[in-house]
Amino acid sequence: MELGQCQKIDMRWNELRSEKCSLARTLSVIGDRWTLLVLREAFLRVRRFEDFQKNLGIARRVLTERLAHLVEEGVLEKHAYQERPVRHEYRLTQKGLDLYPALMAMVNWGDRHYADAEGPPLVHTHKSCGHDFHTVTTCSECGEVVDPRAVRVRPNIAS
Amino acid sequence: MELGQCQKIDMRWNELRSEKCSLARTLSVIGDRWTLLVLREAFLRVRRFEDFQKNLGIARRVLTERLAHLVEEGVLEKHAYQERPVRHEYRLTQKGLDLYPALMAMVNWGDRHYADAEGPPLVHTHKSCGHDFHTVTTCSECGEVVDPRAVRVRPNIAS
DNA sequence: CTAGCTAAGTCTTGAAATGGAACTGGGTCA
DNA sequence: TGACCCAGTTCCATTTCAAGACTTAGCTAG
Repeated sequence: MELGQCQKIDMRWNELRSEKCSLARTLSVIGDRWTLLVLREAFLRVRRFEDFQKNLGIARRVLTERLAHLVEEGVLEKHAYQERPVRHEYRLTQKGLDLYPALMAMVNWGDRHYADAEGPPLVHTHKSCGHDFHTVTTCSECGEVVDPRAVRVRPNIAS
Repeated sequence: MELGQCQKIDMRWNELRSEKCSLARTLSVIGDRWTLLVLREAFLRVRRFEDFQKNLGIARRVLTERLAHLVEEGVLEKHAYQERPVRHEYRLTQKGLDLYPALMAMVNWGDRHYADAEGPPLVHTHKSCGHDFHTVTTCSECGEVVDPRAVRVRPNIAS
């Protein structure tokens, strides 16, 4: 239990958390090099420490720390899949599943701008309609595709 | 011009770049604590070094490095807005604007899970339809909202 | 002409995070 | 008994980061 020093997940991340900006707050949870890759694995059904570690080549101490942080934030939950010895797995919670649009938006961007000749590395199929697809970002009110130039931002009066 | 040592943008980020995974590639460009905040500012129409620096409180050397990286990747472009003395501003390119869905997905997640009592910090209005909105992630083929559990993934045959 | 100002960096230094690899500890397998 | 598995911990050298003073080039006010 001599983890005290390093465990205190960086002051600066906590500063992010307390900013009045949803992006900053989101980044305080998932905004580092490894966390999103851990989540990628989680969405690909990886659940165990060893598997995350092998797939990613991440330093074990860093993995420990990231998983703990995600559990703390309620993005993953730690679930014992056997006693003697106790072994845990990490599963996405609903809050974690809610990150899907963010992950897919990044995957899409990579597909569009960094795919090599053979096309994107992964193909996604929508079981509901049976087609290969990519995600599209639309307006909750009119359903049209959103162009950033067609958006106006203002501070919430109350805040 | 004694920047040589630090300028070589970390080996590990280049490793990410060369992985056969669109998320990894995307992260090699925007996957660090500060870059996404820089982009937030850019989407809020900030264009100058000094303004990024003041708004974010980011270390100047780090800002220099991040802006250079984003320019190198074609996400921002550096544009002289005056000669004598030469002064530059950083503008989002189309490739940069394409990151909007990713940014908004994260903002949405923050709005949903970390808004405080008064509601989310910023309100977004869709000029096209005139309503306040949030983004919704839909399937390019059937137009329905995408549930991660309804998606199957497979490697692209060619890759 | 000199001091001060601005924008956009650049340099230095100490603190923190990371990568890598070995070690721990409960428990199974042969 | 010895080898192996999983899920961490610990240690150490290397890398990255934060903070802020310093630089450069060209104004501008006195």
